[in-house]
Amino acid sequence: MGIQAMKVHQLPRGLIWDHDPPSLTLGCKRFRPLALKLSTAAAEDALSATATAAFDLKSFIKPDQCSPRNADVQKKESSQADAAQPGGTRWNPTQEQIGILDMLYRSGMRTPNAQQIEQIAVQLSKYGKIEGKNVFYWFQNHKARERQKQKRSSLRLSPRTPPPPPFPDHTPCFFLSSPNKEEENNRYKRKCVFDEVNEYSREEEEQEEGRTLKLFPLHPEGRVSLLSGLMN
Amino acid sequence: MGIQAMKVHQLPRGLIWDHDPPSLTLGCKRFRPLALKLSTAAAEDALSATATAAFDLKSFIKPDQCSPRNADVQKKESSQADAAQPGGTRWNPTQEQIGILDMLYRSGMRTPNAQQIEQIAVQLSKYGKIEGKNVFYWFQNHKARERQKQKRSSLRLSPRTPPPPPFPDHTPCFFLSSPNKEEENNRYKRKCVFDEVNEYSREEEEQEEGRTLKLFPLHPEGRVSLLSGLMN
DNA sequence: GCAAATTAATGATTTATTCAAG
DNA sequence: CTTGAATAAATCATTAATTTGC
Repeated sequence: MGIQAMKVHQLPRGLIWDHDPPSLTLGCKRFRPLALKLSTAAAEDALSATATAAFDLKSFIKPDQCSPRNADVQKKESSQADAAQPGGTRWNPTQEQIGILDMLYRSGMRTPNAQQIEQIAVQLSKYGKIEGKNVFYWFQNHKARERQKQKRSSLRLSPRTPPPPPFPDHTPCFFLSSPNKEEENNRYKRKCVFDEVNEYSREEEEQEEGRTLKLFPLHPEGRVSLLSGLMN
Repeated sequence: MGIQAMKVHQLPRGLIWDHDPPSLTLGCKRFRPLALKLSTAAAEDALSATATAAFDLKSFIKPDQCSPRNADVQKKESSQADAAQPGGTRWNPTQEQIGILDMLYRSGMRTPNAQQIEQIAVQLSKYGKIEGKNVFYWFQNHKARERQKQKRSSLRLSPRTPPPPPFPDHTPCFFLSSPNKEEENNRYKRKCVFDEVNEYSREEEEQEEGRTLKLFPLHPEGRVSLLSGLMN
């Protein structure tokens, strides 16, 4: 059974570029032989030979072989000291972490911006391994699930009752923001990111109770990850 | 009208935490006095006073005042030299960039991982300003739109014809990847992600500008972003 | 009591939609 | 009306609860 489950996922995927981008020959891709003939349609005129030539695909392609399978084989000999957790598991929040996140959520935070996420992660790291992405996902999931829970309940009680006000939210957005430069006042755009916050006027009460703070046993480590660089 | 539109978003939002998270007193939040009493239900026992106490919200809260309104007011007097584009416009791909992206797409690439995105962006930056997020979004949109186009056409021609094979895709995912550690062999999971990194020796470039390679969203001006920390 | 077998939660990704700049 | 940007909904996968047979 465990085996079966594994199979299902492993077989069909990872054919293209997943872990090892194929060389330009694209020999390993079983579908789509049209690979290199690229400049066809509109691209043709647009991207002159110059551009095409100049773009050195090889320069950023790893010399590996195509089969993603290989990667699987090597397993992890993480000599890396960083990976606390052996295999690379998912984040397993501690009670403290959840309690704090829940507090923030209840205080109105819905979609923290990158800066906030970072800060929160820093604070929460005191209670266990955690990364910014975990915070990001936590809010997304929590928000979505509360939404669906509410929808379900309102549906159950009275199909006629107008659904409770959706809650202000407005999710600012994710990933990074600038640290010092204040501004960015994102006045433009949609809801935009970053600027705002979440309001919350109505007393709302949440469904309350539910707080579902389920006790999570702690699990130490989490993983390695490194979202380090990338800025520019 | 312009006003109205603005209103909708600005009025209701920006009350909590966005740029200036409120102090623990949460004085500025007009709603929800329950803010601080958090450890209620299950959380109570789980997160002992210790944890709660230890979590110093103030430590990562900026000393600003609460109203986000303020931020808006200041507008952008971006004395910052960085923003190449005045107002913060969206990416406007050059012909060469599109041609190359299209080529990659046609060669089978669907959802490049962070590392690939970074590399592509670097290459494409030769033809014009571009960031990693632009590459990321381009693939997402292109893929999605092709899908819908196909759906539409197949629907139009014959509601009975089985839709053409969806195409292999398998999107690796985004966020960062690690540069040297090869590994992270993501053998587990879905397509996996994160494990990698992208280092990039951030020499601290500050937001410089020039190359804007950041991955991910956000921010109009583009720039700034920093995914620097976040790791843990 | 205690593992294997199920099921329930929920972390992590992907896909569909929506919004709006140009 | 095209398409870059962003968010929400749906889905997938893994860990923890819980149940069940011994």
